Amino acid sequence: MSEERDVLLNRRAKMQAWLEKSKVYRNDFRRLALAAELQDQHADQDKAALAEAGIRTAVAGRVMLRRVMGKASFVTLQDVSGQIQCYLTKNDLGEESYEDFSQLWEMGDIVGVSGTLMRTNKGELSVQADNVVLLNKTALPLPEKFHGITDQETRYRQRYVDLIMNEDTREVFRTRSMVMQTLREFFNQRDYLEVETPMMHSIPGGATARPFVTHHNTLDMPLYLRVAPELFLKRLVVGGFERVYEINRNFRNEGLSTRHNPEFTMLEFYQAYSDYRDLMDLTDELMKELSQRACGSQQIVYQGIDLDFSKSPQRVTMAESLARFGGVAESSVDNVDHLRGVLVEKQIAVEDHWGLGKLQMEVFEALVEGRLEQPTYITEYPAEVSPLARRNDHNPDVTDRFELFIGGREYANGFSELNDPVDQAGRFKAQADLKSKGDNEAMHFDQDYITALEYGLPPTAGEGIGIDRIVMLLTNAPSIRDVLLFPLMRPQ
RNA sequence: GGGUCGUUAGCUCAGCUGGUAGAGCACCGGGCUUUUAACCCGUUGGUCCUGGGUUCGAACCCCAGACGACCCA
Repeated sequence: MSEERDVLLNRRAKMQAWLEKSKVYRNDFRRLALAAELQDQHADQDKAALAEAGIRTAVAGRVMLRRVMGKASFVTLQDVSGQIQCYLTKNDLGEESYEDFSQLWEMGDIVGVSGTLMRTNKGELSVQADNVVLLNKTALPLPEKFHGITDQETRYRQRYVDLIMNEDTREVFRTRSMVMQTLREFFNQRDYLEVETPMMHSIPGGATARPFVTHHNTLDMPLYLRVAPELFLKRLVVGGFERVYEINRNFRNEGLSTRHNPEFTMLEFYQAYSDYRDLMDLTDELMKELSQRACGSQQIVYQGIDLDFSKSPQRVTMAESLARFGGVAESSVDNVDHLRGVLVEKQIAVEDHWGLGKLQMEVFEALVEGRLEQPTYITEYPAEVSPLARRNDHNPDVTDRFELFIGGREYANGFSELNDPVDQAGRFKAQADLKSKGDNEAMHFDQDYITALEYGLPPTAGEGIGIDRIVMLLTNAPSIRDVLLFPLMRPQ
């Protein structure tokens, strides 16, 4: 490869030439306007009006396009708000400055441009430059200017390049920020207290999931990254904070997929003197608010599915759902042998100690979950698979619990909280037994949580919502990696 | 874990039945004072993912592996 044609060597040579002239990485350029502000504020002014007005401005950003026509050039700058074109001529800049521009400026460089607003013959608002400053250079070339980066892996691994090149990507993360802001406003307005509970647990709890384990040196003990904040949040309700919420990361030691990242963002909220039905109503309100704020409408499309959050989702019990969506005969939904048979047929490994509740849950996941395209609340989850939920008054084998499904995926999980310390101790015991049988997702026995319940948890309802999935829904993203700025990737 | 597809110039991609590796952009040189994926002219640039195999000859066929995407579990 001939050296003077090598792209990287060339960049380095220009970098060197720029540093020799500039002496320092300058930090004295101050802009007067953002690109989008200028586009908005002067949308109505035509070429003549702008020439008459002689408005001075200064913009700064990254060079995204460059069109050199001898003694005059156009350069498209991109800043945080958008893009604006700049018009550079030898007449306006002078011989030396224009020469520097044409010799040293490259796509991707960071520059400042001062000048006067004008409109070109083609109608494009532009800054007619009379002073330009090269503030920093890219040592590495940007991706091809028209196609950008199309390689998914590069987009995830080098998110900074993705953000430079793709407005769509920038928009996804602006929407994500809007979702977070909306959530906080929603709960703050309703007198919830935002709290932060430990990320590192000596006893992992609050969800059936496999935790990450680490080690604390001076205490010489294992610590677990939290799988859920639930047990700490309920301790706070015991303490008298009757409405609390937390938005933070959970960590689960499971595989990577388009739906799973080992660390993900969870909203959990708890309110005293409420039950799971109140939370379904609240969730309806929340989904309306989120879609309205993030998408500007309560009717949205996710991956080809039309969704309407102005209507409350249908509510179906788990047992009903097995018959209605799963094709299980109504008379067989509580028949242990029949459900076992269904699972065996689906080639799912069935364990001997599974009771009716666990079997129903497995059949639900195998046959029903994926078919719940339109928003649906599934209620009355079996107590066997709901170790933290309050039993139903009329049927102690099921709990006052629901999950919200949209497009075949779970979005929310809420229930009336179990506040009977004796029952809770028994449920922990059952989980600990499962763990000893090799279920590494089962919960630990948390004695301090029982103690907290013994001080009295008010009748309370609580719910968790996966925020990454919500953002996927609202940005029409097919993969969780599209809504995480830095998704976990195998090291290269 | 299984299946499908992919990996070719810095970037985006072609490459037929196995017969000396191609385009656009970028880069380099030249022209051009209202362009907009600017344009025109002329160059430069390759570990065809890796390792084996078949063949007179492999980017292409076969085997194994790496990495990625998607689907399934």
